Amino acid sequence: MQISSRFTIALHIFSCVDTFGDEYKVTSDFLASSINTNPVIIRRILGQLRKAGLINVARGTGGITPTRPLSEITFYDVYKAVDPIERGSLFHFHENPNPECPVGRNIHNLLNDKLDAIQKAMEDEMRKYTIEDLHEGMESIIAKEEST
Amino acid sequence: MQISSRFTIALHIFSCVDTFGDEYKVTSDFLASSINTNPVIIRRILGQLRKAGLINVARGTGGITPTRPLSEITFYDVYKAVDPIERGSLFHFHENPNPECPVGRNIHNLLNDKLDAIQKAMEDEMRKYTIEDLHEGMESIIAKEEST
DNA sequence: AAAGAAGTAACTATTGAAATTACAACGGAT
DNA sequence: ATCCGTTGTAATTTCAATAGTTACTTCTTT
Repeated sequence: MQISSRFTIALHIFSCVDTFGDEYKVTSDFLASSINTNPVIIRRILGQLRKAGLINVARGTGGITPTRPLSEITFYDVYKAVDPIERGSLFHFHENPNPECPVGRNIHNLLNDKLDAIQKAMEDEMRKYTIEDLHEGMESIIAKEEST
Repeated sequence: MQISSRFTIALHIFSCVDTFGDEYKVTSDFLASSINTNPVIIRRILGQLRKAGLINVARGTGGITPTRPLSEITFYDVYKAVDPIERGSLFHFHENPNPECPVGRNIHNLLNDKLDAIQKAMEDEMRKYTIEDLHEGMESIIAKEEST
């Protein structure tokens, strides 16, 4: 099991917007070319980011603008926007354990706390990284590239 | 995206073995009934746990025995055994970003550290919980049930 | 009104999970 | 040595999600 590439694509999108947004018009065609995929894939992800309130997308003219400071958009926000999971749980319980078995009727309750803690550990780490960090990191890499 | 139910099923299996192993012969049929699935599903998961060196499975007679003390089998061991992920990464990068785009050719390097840290946070939390914890928790729940 | 771009429906291909049937391989009990 | 219960595993089916593509509609600026 792997987390969908929508997550890394969304981060790639933000990085392009941050880096090129002032200079070029960043359209779904432009992004599709940088990411090497189909423009419709990009538009669908843009739609998810828009519905989550992270960006505005201009129709007609094109162009993407974050709705709040980059330091206030975390990797967790992006993850939640593009990878909604069923009933909010990262883990998948087998549906109907046997209620006549002592283990079967109690395993769910027993595991819940622990699985929640594991999921929370991942999500908390995701909250540590922001689009601002991403932007700075990319600027620094590109500056180094240009100096060689 | 959700982590496969094989993980929670494997934990359920361990819990049954710990709870009933001395009393009954815990077969794939027995487990399938407690978990409410097909015996072949169970056997495939047993095969993964066996290949990972966590249990021995007796053919012919049936019966499952952990290969080491329950306190030395963590949730992480179980997770790795039943949910092998491609190239070890929880995250899925889009394959071929455009090398002519400054963002495209650098995004992978920029994200790697951060994604690794997120994955590690999850795995480290998984390492905190052992099959021994699971066993004790289940004993305690069943004892409470019996006292009412 | 025209042009450019996003939004979106419809379809296909591919993959993985889960379930099921069938049978071969094994091992203890008689 | 054979029988029987059990595991190991291959083959098949169903279902859902991802990813990609085409085609068309909707919107906005010029």
